[in-house]
Amino acid sequence: MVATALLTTVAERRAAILRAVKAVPRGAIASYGEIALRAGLPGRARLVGQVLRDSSDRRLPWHRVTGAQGRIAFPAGSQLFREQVRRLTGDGLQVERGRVVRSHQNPHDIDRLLWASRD
DNA sequence: GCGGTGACTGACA
DNA sequence: CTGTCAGCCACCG
Repeated sequence: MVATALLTTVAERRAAILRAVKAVPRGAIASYGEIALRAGLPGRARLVGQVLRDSSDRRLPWHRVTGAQGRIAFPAGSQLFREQVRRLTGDGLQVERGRVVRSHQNPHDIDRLLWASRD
């Protein structure tokens, strides 16, 4: 039996990651590391980035995935950077200096940074 | 097998 | 705030 108890194959890991990304609701964001954690792959943040880069799924809300501090991972001004900002804005989020900021009402939540759904 | 390269991250200086 | 570094893992030459 090739299968093992945990996520072993590339396909399984990828599926788990994509699943986690799709689970992020509109108006919320999650860091690469958070997604990895949700996918059952703690510490595999870079893997998340790779999967997203390789994925061509238009349905994927990849724009809701940011750096651990709410930072957009692309070079400021780049095509993808602007694309992500546009989408996040469309989700009702506020982006300043390449970083997602909370609504003016709860400025303190910035410390938490991640508003990914939990449960 | 080895070393470089990231859509990463937390710790430090 | 910026920059460096050590972990991290899949992929590529």
